[in-house]
Amino acid sequence: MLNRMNRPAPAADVATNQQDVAETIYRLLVTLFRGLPRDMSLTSIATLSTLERSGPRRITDLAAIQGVAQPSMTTLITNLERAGYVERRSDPDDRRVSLVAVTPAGATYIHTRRRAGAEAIAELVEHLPDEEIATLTAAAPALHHIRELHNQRRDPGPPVKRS
Amino acid sequence: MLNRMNRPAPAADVATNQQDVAETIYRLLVTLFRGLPRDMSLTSIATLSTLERSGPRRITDLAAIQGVAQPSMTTLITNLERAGYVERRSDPDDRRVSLVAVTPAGATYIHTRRRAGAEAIAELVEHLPDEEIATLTAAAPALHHIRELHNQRRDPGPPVKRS
DNA sequence: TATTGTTATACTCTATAACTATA
DNA sequence: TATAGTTATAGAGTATAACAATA
Repeated sequence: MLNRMNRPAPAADVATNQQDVAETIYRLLVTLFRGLPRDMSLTSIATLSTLERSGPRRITDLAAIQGVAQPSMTTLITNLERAGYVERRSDPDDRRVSLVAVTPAGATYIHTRRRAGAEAIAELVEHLPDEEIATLTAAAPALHHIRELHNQRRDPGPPVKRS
Repeated sequence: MLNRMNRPAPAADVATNQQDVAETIYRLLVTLFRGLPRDMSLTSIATLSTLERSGPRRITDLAAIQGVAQPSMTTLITNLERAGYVERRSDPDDRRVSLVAVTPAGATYIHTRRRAGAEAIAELVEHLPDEEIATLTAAAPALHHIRELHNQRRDPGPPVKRS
């Protein structure tokens, strides 16, 4: 930051901008976190989103994707099941496995919750000047792409048979 | 998005885009949340950031800004104080009040943590195509502005005497 | 009497360790 | 013997209620 003007290498400059952008996103995340509805943990919401996106998954996979311990995911799924948002199905190929699937009620819940979370943020976006909103709209694909990259990193693959 | 070309009314179109952008940010937030270091709660980090940004504050204010109950903030501050990251000072004007101030160790911690969080995100940004990174850089002021708006909403004002 | 903060207590979330069932 | 999942138990975070000190 301080020595940006002294550096002839443009690559370093780009790296600095990436770091700046990343810090901006990080700080926004930490700040906005508190403004979201808190009727369900973010881990549960992210788990429901994963199930909705990629179909039934086993507990072990869900734990790895969310970065929680396997017993924690068992508890979380048990609670979601009691709420009616997911169901456990048996895997015909391996009777040790529980395949977890989102229910229609779970899908409805996640959509409702997503709308509520988005509205809390939209209320802030509304107050930005038009030019800034335009830059956000232009950056939306990049933000979407970041999320996809994050998901790819954590998700070892689709629920098909693996080696 | 799909029907941008068919709509004569720009106002409705803008509203839709704002909602889309807000949902994108919300979903990114939920996703990235799990990738961050977890050595300290986001509430504690946000509290340290507030103290660093606006100077010593009373417990009641900090609780309101973070949207937690006052006794929860007492506990949180007690833990931060034990870690050496904040200190309680007495308010000369009102002896009921504890003014909480960040220590040098606390400032160092929050900077280190911010860098770690930013790096986790930068690792994803690095993999975006250059054009998308450019849109992110262009949107950084807007993202920063969203955070400021959120802070203004929650923070009733600086630590000066209020009516 | 109202306000600031603390202490007591309970609930949720998540961790590790020990266990059961199946491969 | 290794793997998928569950149960038992503990610690962190946050809530409400009751309390103490000060205004």
